[in-house]
Amino acid sequence: MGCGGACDSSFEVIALIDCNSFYCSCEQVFRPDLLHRAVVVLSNNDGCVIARNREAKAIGIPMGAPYHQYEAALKQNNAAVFSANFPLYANFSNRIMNILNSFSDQVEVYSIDEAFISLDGHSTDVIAYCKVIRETVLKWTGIPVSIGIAPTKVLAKCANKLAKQFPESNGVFALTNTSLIDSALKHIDVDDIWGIARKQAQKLKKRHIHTAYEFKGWNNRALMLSLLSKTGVQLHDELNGIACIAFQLTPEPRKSIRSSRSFKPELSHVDDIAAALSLFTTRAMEKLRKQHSMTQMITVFIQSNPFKAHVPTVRKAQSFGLLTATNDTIVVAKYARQLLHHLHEPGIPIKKAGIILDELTSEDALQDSLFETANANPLMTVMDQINHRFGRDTIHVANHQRFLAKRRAPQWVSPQYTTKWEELRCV
DNA sequence: TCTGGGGTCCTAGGACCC
DNA sequence: TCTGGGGTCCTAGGACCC
Repeated sequence: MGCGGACDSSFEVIALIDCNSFYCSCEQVFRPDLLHRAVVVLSNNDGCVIARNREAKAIGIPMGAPYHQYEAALKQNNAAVFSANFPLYANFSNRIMNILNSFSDQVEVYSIDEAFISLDGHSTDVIAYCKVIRETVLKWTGIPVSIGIAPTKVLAKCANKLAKQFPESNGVFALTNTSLIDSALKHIDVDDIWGIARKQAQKLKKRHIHTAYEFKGWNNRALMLSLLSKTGVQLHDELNGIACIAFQLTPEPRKSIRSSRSFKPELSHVDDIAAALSLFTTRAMEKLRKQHSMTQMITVFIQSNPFKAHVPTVRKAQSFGLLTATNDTIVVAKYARQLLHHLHEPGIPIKKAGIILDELTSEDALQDSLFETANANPLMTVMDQINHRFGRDTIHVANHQRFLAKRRAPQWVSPQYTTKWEELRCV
């Protein structure tokens, strides 16, 4: 548990390690020629910019920007453009998390490029310790990270932002005493607080609260609760040094699992959408079995292109509850296909479709229904084992090729330098 | 002019995160 | 011509119960 902001000496110490422009940095590791050049990474279908390095941000490329709108600017500035290579990023992420595990016995992997670690027991000189962490990660993986140190997670997020903002910090910034916290929070806008985005920031600004410091000092808790709900009050406490957001050392299984994708070009024929949906179902069920869960609620959705003017946007979804939980791709694929046929109307081009699995339960907490015996299909286990050993989709349940063949392949994927023998770097 | 009171559970949608 | 994907939590309000 944390303590009030006054007791500096007994602060719990949390560090947030955040990889700088993570996807871009991964691409640059194997391309030293790109050092000091603008780099961006694009989403599925090479549609949006989902990562930019410092140089790309300087050109003025916003997060989530449609690529086609910035293509010219990127070319003009000699930027390197990559299609997303998630196996590569996941592999780097695992390496970095492993390194962090050697520096702290309490590591919470928060996202692919972020982790909270506890520095309790390293209290002699946390800044020096974090500098060693930073240098080690950089030396062993080539990925630069920024580290924020503070008594709570929300403050650690703030410290991390400051570490990125001030080059003189050399990537490590500590907010470990009250007066420093106060002066630092004056440099942080309310919408840069973790958990406060556009809508909430608007509400605060209407009440003349513009900086994290002003929010920290706001003492109308009742209004805070009605305005920002209970999470807002938690954030306020965290800014005041009272830890409310617990460490999550072992990841909880997901409560819902989804797989979806946008199509380029759009798909009109129901068989084409069905082929795509069978791939999504396969992926979602792989994730489901990986976390040893079963699902009892299947939702399929389809959407037309919302950006097309003069054409009404179609967004439809339909769910089906199973009598018994299952982890069987074949079973779920069958229901998904039926749901799709209910939803589909001929003549409407579909831009995006997907499947959502809900009502997830643990494999070993199975509840048989009165009429059916729940069981995990042993065929699925065998299929997962074969695919793990010989590569994804070595065997699969339906013809994905129809979808993969129609889809325009991403244009600028880098090799899977670290996860495929055929694509290893030659020296 | 009048139409009880109070509780729980579920769901859709909003807001946020990376 | 071209605009990502996958999560979580919270709340208001409806449905339902006695």
